[in-house]
Amino acid sequence: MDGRGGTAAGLTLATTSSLLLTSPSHQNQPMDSDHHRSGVGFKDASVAEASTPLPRENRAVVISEMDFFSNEKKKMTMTSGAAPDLDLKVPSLCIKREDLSVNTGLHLSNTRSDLSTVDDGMSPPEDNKEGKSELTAVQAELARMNQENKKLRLTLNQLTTNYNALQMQLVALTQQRRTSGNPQGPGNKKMDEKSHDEHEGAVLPRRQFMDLGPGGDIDEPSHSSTTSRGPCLSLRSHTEVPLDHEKHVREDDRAEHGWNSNKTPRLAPSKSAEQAEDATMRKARVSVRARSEAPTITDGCQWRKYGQKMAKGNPCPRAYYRCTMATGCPVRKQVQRCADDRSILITTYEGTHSHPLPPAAIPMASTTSAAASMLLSGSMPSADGPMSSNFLARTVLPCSSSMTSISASAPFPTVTLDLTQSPSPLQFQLPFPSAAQPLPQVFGQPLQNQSRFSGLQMSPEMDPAQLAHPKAQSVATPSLADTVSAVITADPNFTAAVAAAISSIIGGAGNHRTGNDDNSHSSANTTSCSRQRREPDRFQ
DNA sequence: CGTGTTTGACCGGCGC
DNA sequence: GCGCCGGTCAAACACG
Repeated sequence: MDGRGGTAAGLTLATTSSLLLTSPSHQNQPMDSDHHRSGVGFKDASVAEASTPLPRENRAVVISEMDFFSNEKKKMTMTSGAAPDLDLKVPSLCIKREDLSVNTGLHLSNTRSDLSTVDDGMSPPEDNKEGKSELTAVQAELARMNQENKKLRLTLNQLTTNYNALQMQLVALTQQRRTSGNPQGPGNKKMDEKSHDEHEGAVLPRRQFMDLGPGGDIDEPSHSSTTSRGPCLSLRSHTEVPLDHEKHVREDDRAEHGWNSNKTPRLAPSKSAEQAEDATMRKARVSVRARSEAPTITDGCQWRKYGQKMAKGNPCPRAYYRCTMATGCPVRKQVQRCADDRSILITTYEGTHSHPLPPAAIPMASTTSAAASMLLSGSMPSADGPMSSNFLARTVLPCSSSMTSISASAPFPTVTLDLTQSPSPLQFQLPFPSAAQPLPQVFGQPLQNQSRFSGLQMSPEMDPAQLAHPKAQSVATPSLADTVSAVITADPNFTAAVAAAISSIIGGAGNHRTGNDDNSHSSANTTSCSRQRREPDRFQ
């Protein structure tokens, strides 16, 4: 595990860096909005490009860079204050020499421009030769650096992929362990079905494999959202009517993606147990309370609003969003302002992404996945109240006891993280002192061991509006990447990272308050959404 | 014209 | 059975 932790951190870092260097195309949308927000007063090279009319793709690239620089910048501001962003960032995570190279390379770019400026301005004829040779040397070095950059880029991409795969595997394993070791599920009424065991053996393993597949299915989708089609064939069917059409959608999608291989008769005999489980999974929710002026928090994903409703007991309308990063992604979120304090934005996530995620979205995905798994874990459902609550709460608590709560009695098992107590909207509490530092020992504990954790504030009927907890000792505002890497470094157990991940996300939200940070609002920029937009129609 | 948002209607679950 | 409520759909609309 230790070794893995280190690797994970490296991966995370790689992910971040990869964005900086390559700016994956799938990041377009989210970053676009970020771009608007951070464009103000931003002086990184990317800014210049931003002002220039560019093809969409190019612009996206710029945006991506900007966003990350932005993050780093934030981090820099908090950690140290002097060194250039890139240089600081990578070293801070201290991974490998290549990283340094990259930084150096980037740095060099600047240096080079500086040099050229200098040369232009004041290079006496006599110094020409010297200057030339120097310039040549620098250029050579630059070339070398560029090459290294390329190499590193490749490596980073690879690592990113591996990272995602590992992440999914972890969650899947956790889930599997839970189910197979099932005894601990005191409240597993969903599992009580006789057929359950057979499925565990046959289904879960397969699911696991599938999840790790190229599709990048992040584990849960299957459970958390009824979705799970191919991978968890058997889990797929359930009684959830409202989302039935989605089922079909996803099936079609899987077919398109070649996932249909595992298609199982939707009405398999043993479906009942699975249905129950699946339904529960889908209903597992992660709720985040944070102060934000923006309509929604930035979580790295693309969302499309599909509805809005007035909810009882709250004068503020509740907006419904659906993930549009991939066709058939089951993830949804509800956004609503707190009735008591409208500056507080309550975002509730449901489901797990069924597609590869951009680095920026990984924390949230991990969070929701982990939360869903947790909720379904050993102690399942809400009905079991205390047990399930305790389990999850205790697991999450270590990170942020003061801001985590669980509602076991709610219609859906829900994990609530209250980040509204942060000193400032731009800062959020992190359970651990620094990105480089290990998380509380709890993270190292087996997920199943409930007895090790203690204390978390929870109430059987916790209402989001009541979830304001005293702040935990906190620290600087780490970047999202830092948060993730820290968590992973300490322990790959993502469930334990839930709070941390969300924290980072929220932090991002706060940072974007000044502008339109809402991904879902980056209308014109969400090209990828168009496709998905039509998708529901297909299944109607 | 393509794409995202709005908003009234519809549907299913749940409690009485 | 009825009404309430949460969630979703989809036509209409707005925007670039």
